[in-house]
Amino acid sequence: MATIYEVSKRAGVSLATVSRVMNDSGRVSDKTRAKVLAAMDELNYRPNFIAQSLATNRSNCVGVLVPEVSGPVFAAMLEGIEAELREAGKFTIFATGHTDPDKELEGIRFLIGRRCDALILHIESLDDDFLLSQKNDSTPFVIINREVEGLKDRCFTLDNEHGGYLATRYLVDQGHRDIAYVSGPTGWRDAEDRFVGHKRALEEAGIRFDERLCYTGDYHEEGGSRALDALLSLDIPFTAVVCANDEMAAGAMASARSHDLVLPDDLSIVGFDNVPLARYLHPKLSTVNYPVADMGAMAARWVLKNVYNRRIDSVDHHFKPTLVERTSAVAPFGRSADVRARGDING
Amino acid sequence: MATIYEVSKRAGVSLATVSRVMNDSGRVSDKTRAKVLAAMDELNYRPNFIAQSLATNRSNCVGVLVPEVSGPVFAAMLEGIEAELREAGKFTIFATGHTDPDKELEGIRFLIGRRCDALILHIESLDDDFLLSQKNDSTPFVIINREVEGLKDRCFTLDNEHGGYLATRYLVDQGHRDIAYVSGPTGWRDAEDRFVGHKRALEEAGIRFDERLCYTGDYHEEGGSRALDALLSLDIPFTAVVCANDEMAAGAMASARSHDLVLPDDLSIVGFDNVPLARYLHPKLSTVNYPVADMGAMAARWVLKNVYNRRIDSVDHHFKPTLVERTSAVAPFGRSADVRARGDING
DNA sequence: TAGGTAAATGTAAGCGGTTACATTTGTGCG
DNA sequence: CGCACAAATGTAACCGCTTACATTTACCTA
Repeated sequence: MATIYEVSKRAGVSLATVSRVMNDSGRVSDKTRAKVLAAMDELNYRPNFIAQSLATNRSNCVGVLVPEVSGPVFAAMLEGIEAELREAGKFTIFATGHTDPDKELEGIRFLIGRRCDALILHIESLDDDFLLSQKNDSTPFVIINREVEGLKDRCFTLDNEHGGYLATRYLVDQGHRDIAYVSGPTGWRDAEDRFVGHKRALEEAGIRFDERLCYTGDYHEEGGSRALDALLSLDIPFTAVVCANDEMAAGAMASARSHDLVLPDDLSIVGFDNVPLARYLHPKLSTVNYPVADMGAMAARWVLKNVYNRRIDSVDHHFKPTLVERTSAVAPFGRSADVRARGDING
Repeated sequence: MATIYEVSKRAGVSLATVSRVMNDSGRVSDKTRAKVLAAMDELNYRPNFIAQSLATNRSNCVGVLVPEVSGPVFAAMLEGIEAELREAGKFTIFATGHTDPDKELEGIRFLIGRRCDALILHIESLDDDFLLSQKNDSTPFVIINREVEGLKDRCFTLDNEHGGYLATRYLVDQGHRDIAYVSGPTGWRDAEDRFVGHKRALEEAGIRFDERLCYTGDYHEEGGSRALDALLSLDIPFTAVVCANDEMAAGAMASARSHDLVLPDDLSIVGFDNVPLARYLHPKLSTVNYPVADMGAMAARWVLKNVYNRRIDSVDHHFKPTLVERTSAVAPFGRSADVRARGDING
């Protein structure tokens, strides 16, 4: 592959001049520019990114750490990030953390070792203190879905509490009073926030919160199945259940059916995340939308603006979930729904 | 960040010696090695990948082109590739082709421009001639899911014909005779191969192929819905349908239900791909497994072996799909299934 | 026409490594 | 003890590009 040196020889100019026309920096006369461009074309010249990176101390790579790529939400996030960065000529490298502090740490080191210019992190196990300790390190980073005190301008978060509220409020509006809840794992920030929102909606509706109707799941299908098995064995009646993510909702559906419940008439179910799968379930899952691709894209824009000094007008840090109404939740026992249900719950 | 120069100064040796201990190349006395290691440790030295790449003309990156990352099959493939490469200390960069020849070409150029040492391509729009024309270009590449004459040792393929055969054969074995087929888009190799397999299973069972019971879908949910709507409006009876991928099967299920069919009793459905979604459908979708993560990993191993000269024992190029039996297909009208169905259809 | 200034272009020193080759050091043996 | 040879280490060129600074060229004015 041709180098800048060959181009310069062919065009009869110096290396510096070739570099100038490549980067549109400095002044070059139209005549020389044309000569250089012609030479590049004839040689089918492509600049060597590696050499550029070394010379400028910029790798033009941004590293993304996700728990996994094959899950629906992270794949969407990655895609959102890649699209935004690619358009700006930047590269995306990813690593997976598998929700394990050691692997997350290793992933971060891996990306830094790769000389990424910036990092976009969706961390689940490492704690805030770790992030704060990295604040002044050389590689700038942003955080998706966690708000860290002292790092706020680098955090991109979903209002999980509001999402949890929306889900339960939606059921309340339809007339449900006995609402079970399947939460995410204890200690996970988003899981806890969603749960808090659930309780707020209950309280607002004057419904006493019943600890027994809550089950701590694992964010996976099996957790949802086990949850419903456990809840159903309690002999405490409930007409609806909100699951802290869609996968658990899918598991809950399967389990409910194996208990001969007819969905959605015998049991209303609401999920959270709005992953593609939600549309395919039967009945189609009503859920709370998590605009993860947008959040990824926004994090990428922050990097473009703050690390690569691109002109980017605005960067939003806070995202609001919205309710996606499908067919998995209906009024209990055919009772007609509260009129509020027909209003715009997201408003 | 410390450089090799600082390490050499601190250890009181030359640059070359430091490089030698880093790469375990050449001979270094135990005493100096210890000194150098200590210096590296004290300075928390990490070699600069960029500089190494420039010096060795090796980027240690492999580029992956996929149609999209957020779809279930490609996410799994990416994950399989990344895991294998990461373990070998190599980096994965990806680009998306969106099933558009221009974008695929641009993606490939992008990856080559990035100085990837090798490319793993899942191409959908670019043709064989293009690939052949690249054969002798500097960047080696492998191809997933397409067999190109003259490039066979670089191709990793699923036996789609056999998969299509398995799906239909499974239904035939259960006693179905009137089997509809929803294919993938015309002109797509895998779609056509799957279709051929379907016809072979029919022929083998002595069932006359009826063109009218075939619908050309788009590999998306809507295609499956539209397909079933169309097929049902024909007034030609059929007791089962095989869909050329799981998403269309999901769409078909939804549509069947809206026509008041009871699944699986009124209509058996078989999909293809075995994406995670298949397990969540109701009834759970019987489908054909596409071991896409394995194929990705295998392609990565080829690269490790042939490009990075790692010792890798064996590389498989041909993958066999297998039938995954769940609950979406049963004997028609309660008729008992052919005994063959209980044997090992995959054998 | 000389002199001054701005524009255009060139020179060369990095960036942080690798590696061929040269040089120094150490060891065994006559 | 001196020599030969291998082992250990050092020197410096190079990978392909950027960029500060130096130099040349072009043009304008007095």
